[in-house]
Amino acid sequence: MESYQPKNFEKKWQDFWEEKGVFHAKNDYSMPKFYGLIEFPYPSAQGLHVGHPRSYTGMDIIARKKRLEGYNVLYPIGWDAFGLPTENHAIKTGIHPAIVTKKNIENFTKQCKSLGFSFDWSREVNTTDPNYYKWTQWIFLKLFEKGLAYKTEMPVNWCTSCQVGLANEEVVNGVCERCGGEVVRRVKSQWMLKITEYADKLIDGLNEVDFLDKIKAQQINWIGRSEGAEIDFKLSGLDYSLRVFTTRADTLFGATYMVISPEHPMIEKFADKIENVEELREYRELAARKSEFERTEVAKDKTGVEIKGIRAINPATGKEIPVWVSDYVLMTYGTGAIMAVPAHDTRDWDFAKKFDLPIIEVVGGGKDVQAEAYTDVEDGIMVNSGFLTGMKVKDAIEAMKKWLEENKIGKRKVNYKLRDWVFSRQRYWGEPIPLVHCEKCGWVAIPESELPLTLPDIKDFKPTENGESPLAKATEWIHTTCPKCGGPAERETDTMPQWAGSSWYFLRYIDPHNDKEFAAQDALKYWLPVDWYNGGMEHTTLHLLYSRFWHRFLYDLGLVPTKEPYQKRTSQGMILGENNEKMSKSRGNVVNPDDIINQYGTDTMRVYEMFMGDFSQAAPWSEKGVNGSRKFLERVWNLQELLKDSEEVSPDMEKEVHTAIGKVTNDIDKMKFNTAIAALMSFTNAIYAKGSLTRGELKVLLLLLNPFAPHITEEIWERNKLGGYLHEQKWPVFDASKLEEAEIEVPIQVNGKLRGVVKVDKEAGQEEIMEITKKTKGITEHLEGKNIVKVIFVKGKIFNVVVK
RNA sequence: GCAGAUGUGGCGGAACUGGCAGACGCACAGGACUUAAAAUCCUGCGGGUGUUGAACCCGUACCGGUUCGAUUCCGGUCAUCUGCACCA
Repeated sequence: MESYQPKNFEKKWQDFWEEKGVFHAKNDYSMPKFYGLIEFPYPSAQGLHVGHPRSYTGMDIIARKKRLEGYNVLYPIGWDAFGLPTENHAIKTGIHPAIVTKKNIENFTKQCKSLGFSFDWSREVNTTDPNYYKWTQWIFLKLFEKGLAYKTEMPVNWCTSCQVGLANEEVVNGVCERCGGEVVRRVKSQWMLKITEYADKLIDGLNEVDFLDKIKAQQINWIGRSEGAEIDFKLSGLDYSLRVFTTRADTLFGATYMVISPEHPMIEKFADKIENVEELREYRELAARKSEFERTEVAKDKTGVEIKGIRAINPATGKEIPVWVSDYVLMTYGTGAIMAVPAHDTRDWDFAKKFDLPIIEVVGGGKDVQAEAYTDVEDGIMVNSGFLTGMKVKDAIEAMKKWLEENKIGKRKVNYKLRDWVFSRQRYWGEPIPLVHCEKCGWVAIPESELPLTLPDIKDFKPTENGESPLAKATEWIHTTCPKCGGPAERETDTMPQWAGSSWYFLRYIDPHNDKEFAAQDALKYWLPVDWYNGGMEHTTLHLLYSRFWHRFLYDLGLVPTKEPYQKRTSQGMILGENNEKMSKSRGNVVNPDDIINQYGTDTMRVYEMFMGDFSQAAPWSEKGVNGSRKFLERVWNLQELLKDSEEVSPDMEKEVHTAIGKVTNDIDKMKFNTAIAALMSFTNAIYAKGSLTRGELKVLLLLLNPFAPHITEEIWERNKLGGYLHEQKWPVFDASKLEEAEIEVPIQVNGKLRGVVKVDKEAGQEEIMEITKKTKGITEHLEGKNIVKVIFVKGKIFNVVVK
């Protein structure tokens, strides 16, 4: 028999599956369905790295198993193809992003096909295809129509040397990633989406779905709902109040000063009243150079400037308190102003110590607040707090909120960490925003009949000098007429962020060629929700939240049948380099999947990535380990030499067969791929130990191994004429009764220490086992001369004798 | 600083819901086969004491607790990784 040569048949099977359309989802809505989803990749110039196949193989295994179990499976693939790297490449080389994108997609397609994934290629989508982004624009117009899209001034990162706006990712240590130039924050008018309006719905929706707990926690923490109060502080002698948000209204009597953000509009409003306004402006300039992260890093030394000439009044004490400006207060969270209670907040305490501000204790019983902040106050009793004095903290919070409302000084307020979604980019390679601006009518949606609004073909992809999108140079494209009044109007030149196309792609897979709707209702009803979505942990906040938001919005419009898009969400761990560090070009530890496939074959690549460790945990690459997986497949291949001419499973192999079926079936459902493969290895070892196998036994092994190593299993199936094609078979059925044995081994402990193992009838009771135990050498010695106090017997688990 | 995760042999990792710690694989060592090597097959492989195929002790980051029994549960400490928005 010839040796295992994957090159001779892997391509053959890939072509066969594709020609026959074996993995196409069927339009038979009477079948049970399974919709498995992986995050569609950004087709980069580097091609796939070994991390992609980890996720795709994992879901591929589940999809292949589900098909064998009789499900109608939708396992689609597409391209999230808008994005920065392609655009930056275009700026550098002048090559149109569409050309580069097409080339990259061709490469990714070739790579994915060579990995033998059972994708339904007939449903491929591409976010940069006008037939796709027509519907991205259409959904945006719905959001606009419902008042969920609005324009506001937002800061953007601006590289002073490249003269372009930068993504956060492109700002490294406060300088431009590419040129090292200084980055400042500039204010620009931007389109926003009101995701905050959906904050509560996005939290509540998590109750209906089966996400890993850590993923739910991340979503909830990101939304960051907190219940507190807004309180107005009057400015002394002025008809103006500074509004703050606080979760600790009970500490109001201890508020000895206020801090506002350097960008707070109050500064310019009262510029003529503020004695040191120039100093404040300088401070604001300085703050604009820092990233938000730098500004809010707790470890750093606090900076700040007192506002001279304006003081606020603490509404509880009636006393005048100073107002400071500091960059650790952000304009983007709460109201951009805080009341500072240094006795009970670490940051306020640090600030007060540095600038010598008074610290007044309002919750007693803790530490000396002059020495450090007392923050762990849950059980504290109020002191120095007027009408709250003597109350428990919990009651004081309620009492204060009531008092604030009665005196019209403040009100209860729910606040979210979540901010609205900045939805415009001053970029070319994104979906054009389908709005026009008319002098008379303001912002007006273009009619649906004009969708898709396609990107104009331009030659120069650089932004304009003042930071406008490159589209601002496409003058013919910009000038149009107002759909409302027919007068002259200009198109929006900003484009959408990459997040847009990926916020609904799973809906398009359901009905990808529909040119009347984004997807037909009956198809949506059948396929939704996505049954299982696997992807990287890095997308479990933003992408997951954004797409859940869009989906929920479409649900509210009656356009999708489920509140939540994904029933189940899991995450795979990262693949690290051989040196246990993150794979990156600069570290020189990148492994190219093409090389592995060339050298070892696709099945080896797949089996190794699933065997290398726990699927959800990070694991380092090991070339030696790859070779181990290859050796396993060779052993499977060579089993053909032991094949006997019997269709049955021989009686002495039934236990091994059903152990494997049970373990593999179970483990795949839990993504415990590494232990499933271990079970298959043990099964193979058992066959070798026996020295022969029947066709019936081989069939089970091949079926169980097929999801992991689809090519070798199809090939062996065909060579040995086991009947039709493997992919047409049924998943083997587990029979627990085959595992039962007449005699079982019971571990015997004395005082919790293992002293031996005895073989007994499986129905043996406590007394019977005790008898045997007393006679067993190695155990009985530990019982001699001692009193048996108690015996713990858990059937099938343990027999523990407690002696004194 | 906060949040989340992780910590088990030389290495990757296993252990159901508190019940035989180290499955499966890698590496390594010895043996078989070979003129030789590779490949393959067989055996061994946490540490220690030891009468060396007996027996015992220690051992799942560290300290302590609960329990007949803890890798698993509880309290505390340390280390590493990832993310971040000082969230008032």
